[in-house]
Amino acid sequence: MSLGPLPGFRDFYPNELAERSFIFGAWREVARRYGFVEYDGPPLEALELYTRKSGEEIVGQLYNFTDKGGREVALRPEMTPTLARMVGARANALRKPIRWFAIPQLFRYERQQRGRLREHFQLNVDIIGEPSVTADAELLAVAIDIMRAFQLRSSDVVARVSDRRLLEGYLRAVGVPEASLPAAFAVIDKLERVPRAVSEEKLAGAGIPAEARARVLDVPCATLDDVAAALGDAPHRAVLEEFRRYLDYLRALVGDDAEQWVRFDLSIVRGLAYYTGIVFELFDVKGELRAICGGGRYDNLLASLGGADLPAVGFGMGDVVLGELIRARSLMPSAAPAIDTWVAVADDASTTDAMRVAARLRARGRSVEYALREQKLARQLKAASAAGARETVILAGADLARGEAVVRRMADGEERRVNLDAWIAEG
RNA sequence: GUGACUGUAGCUCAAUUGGUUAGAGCACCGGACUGUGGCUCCGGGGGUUGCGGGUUCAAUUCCCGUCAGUCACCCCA
Repeated sequence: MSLGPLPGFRDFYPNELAERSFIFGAWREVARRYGFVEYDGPPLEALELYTRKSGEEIVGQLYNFTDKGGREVALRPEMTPTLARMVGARANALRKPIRWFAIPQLFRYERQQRGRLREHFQLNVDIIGEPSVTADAELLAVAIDIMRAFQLRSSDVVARVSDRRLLEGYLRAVGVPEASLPAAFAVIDKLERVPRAVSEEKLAGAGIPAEARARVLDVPCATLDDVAAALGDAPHRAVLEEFRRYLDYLRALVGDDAEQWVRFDLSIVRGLAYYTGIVFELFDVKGELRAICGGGRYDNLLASLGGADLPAVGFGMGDVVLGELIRARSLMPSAAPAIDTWVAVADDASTTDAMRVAARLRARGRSVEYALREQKLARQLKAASAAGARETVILAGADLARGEAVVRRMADGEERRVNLDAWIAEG
């Protein structure tokens, strides 16, 4: 029992890798159906790529070091800066809107806890260069279809959608002073986890009047109509119209059960960093896990990172929480090993005979194993069974002399005598 | 980075008030079964009881430290 993996890092034994591949496979398949194409970038980047926009304080959250050439570098904590750079470098040459996805391994130097490691794989899906809300709808539709690809239903997962502009307008309309908006955002972000009294106290401390405080605390319950009523004829009217079209588009894309999948929830804040419009998060309905996926519109980010000035929408979906949910709902397929054929030898047949047959089967694309050392037939069949072989071909010297062999179907033990050449040819 | 709780075989767990050589099930390897797997029976390997120190005649057990894990903060992906 020597050194294990570093804290927050994972070993992927064949079983775990099979689960990971299952998740990646579904991600790629759904992304492909929506016409997204896969890209990737380097896992190690210049530290400045991350500090330029986020400031030096982000360094505490990064795996960073000085390389042997004296360069300050960091393992990537997110994909968007890399994406911005790649798009920026060829902005004029790329067909718009750009529909790209990636499955980067991301790193973060933070104390680990459930669903949150120091390393994870995250599906990133982005549409760049399309300001219309159709792109927002397309994006959430991908995320929901990915849930469906895992056999998750709207009784398992719900998308909560909000719009930072609506939230801001609503807060102003109900009497939150301009200067208190950031504090109000922070409280709203934590409403679910913090006792109501504590939240109220914080709002009071931020200088928000009592009447407005009550409205802020009820933000999670505010309906789209409530928001419309509060906003009146303010300039936010257009945003409201846009949001209603968004929901219409979702009904068209997701289907009749779109209402079950999507819930308006103004309290979704999403770190409030660079999002400029509609934002969403996917949660397990039982509320036992962290967010499965989060994303939204970030129209200014690419320009501020020094790339092209293009509007964008995107989301990230990590493999850790998603994997937990899939396992919790018993939707993770078992990763039993399965080979096509086991080649066994009996009597005076030799390992060399098994090798020759195995080679011919393998050349025809079959997955084939045989005993690497001499074993009794019973032992070989046991190994064949453990390896998940569908069938075992039993070679014996006398049969081989006639060009024959016995093929045993492992499921029920039924055996038939075959002409070896013909049998290999039909495989 | 802060706090609370928890660390015994690959996994799930035992081990009397501190008391011989730390056990069991599952898993793994082998035998019973010299040409037939799954079942059964038998056997085997595998532990510095996370690590280090302390108290004691004696520590898996009590104390301290440390590392790791879980959870909650912080923060976010």
